[in-house]
Amino acid sequence: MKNNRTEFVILGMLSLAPSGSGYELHKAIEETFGSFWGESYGQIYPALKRLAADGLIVPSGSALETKKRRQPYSLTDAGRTKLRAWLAQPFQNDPPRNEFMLKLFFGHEATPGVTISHVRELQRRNGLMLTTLEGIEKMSREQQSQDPNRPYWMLTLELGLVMTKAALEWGESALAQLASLEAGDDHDPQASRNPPLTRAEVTE
Amino acid sequence: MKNNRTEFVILGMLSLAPSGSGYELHKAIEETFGSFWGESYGQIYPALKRLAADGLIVPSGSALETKKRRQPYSLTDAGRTKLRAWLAQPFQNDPPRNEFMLKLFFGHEATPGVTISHVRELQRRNGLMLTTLEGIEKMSREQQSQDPNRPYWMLTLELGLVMTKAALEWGESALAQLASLEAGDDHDPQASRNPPLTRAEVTE
DNA sequence: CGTGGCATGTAAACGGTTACATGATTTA
DNA sequence: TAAATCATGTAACCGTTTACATGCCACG
Repeated sequence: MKNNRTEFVILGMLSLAPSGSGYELHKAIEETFGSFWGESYGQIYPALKRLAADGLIVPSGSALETKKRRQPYSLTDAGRTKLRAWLAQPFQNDPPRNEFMLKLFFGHEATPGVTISHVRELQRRNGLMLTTLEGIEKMSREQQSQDPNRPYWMLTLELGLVMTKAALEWGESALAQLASLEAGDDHDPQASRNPPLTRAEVTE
Repeated sequence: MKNNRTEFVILGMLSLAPSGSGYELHKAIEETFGSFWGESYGQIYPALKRLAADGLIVPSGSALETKKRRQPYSLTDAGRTKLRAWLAQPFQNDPPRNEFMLKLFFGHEATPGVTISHVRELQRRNGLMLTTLEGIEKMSREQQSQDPNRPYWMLTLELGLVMTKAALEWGESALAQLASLEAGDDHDPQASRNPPLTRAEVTE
């Protein structure tokens, strides 16, 4: 295993539950992580095979689950050790890719209306996200569980919440600014002719 | 061209400047977009060839630039049209990948100290980010330019600022919570044995 | 009995990074 | 003239998504 994060996500998930099949893992990842991590079946199933081959997980069939044609796996001690070693490593910043911000940045090349509709769509998506996260938060609070993972789970949730709220607030203000842009508009994109990307040459 | 965003980023960059070479584009993307988009040479140079082959950009050599062995390209009308069409399309959510949040979520499997050091590192990186963004903001304010792209540029910058600030505030609170966690700690990760991922079976 | 969802899996294609090769220009 | 940096490019590799294939099971 080189640096395959899919495998670590699986190890992590199996550290929280006695066992899980590919299908269950996919669903659990989607439901609990959806907002900050995703895995496809094309990643999960091969990863399970590799992990089993390396002895980091073992197939663990209960009568009930084999009847449903699931192949559940459980974490081994070796797997848990591997997971902990990975957790202790510095986290890596994933390559930034935010297409919304890209289109926002190039907004002048379109009409203000285009940008406005992008921001509205962002608000819509973030609104849904907020509802989801608040729903989870409410449920967690009501449960009053003594789950030892809970503090970490809550911290993660809280980060998601503050980021979503910040984005939503920004969106409100952005829509206001864009409205006034659209109103007092002498829009002529073609007329824009700006300085070059680098200006080192002009001083030579 | 199918859905190659590298090509659209190049078109976008060239819509803001009279011309640019691969090297300049890479640098400009890094400097102006770094926080939300990145492109490697391995993407840029082939993309330039394709764009030129499709007539969306044209090689445009100034004496000065050819002397520096640069091959600058300029946007054609066809390229600008293509760019605008892309901008008008709904933006896509890129697959979420936040390794920090992943390690935070699985924090219980490590010691509180591990998570604390991750959060500290996050604070450090976001602190740098904030400094950078505030520097750009200050510069932009001082320039008082009438650049028609400015409002969009400022909106983008503002979004980056509010997100970074929100994350930094969360980090403060998280460090406090983690400190008390570490203090009153009966830490025994191995002891955690939680309910299964799905519980549908138990009700059967 | 047929349809829709559950479940596992694979092959191909894609987007992207990394490492490497090459050479020219600038600076010490 | 040596070292650093500018600049362009390519090949290999990796992680990931997508589309597809397959078959079981539950339910109407």
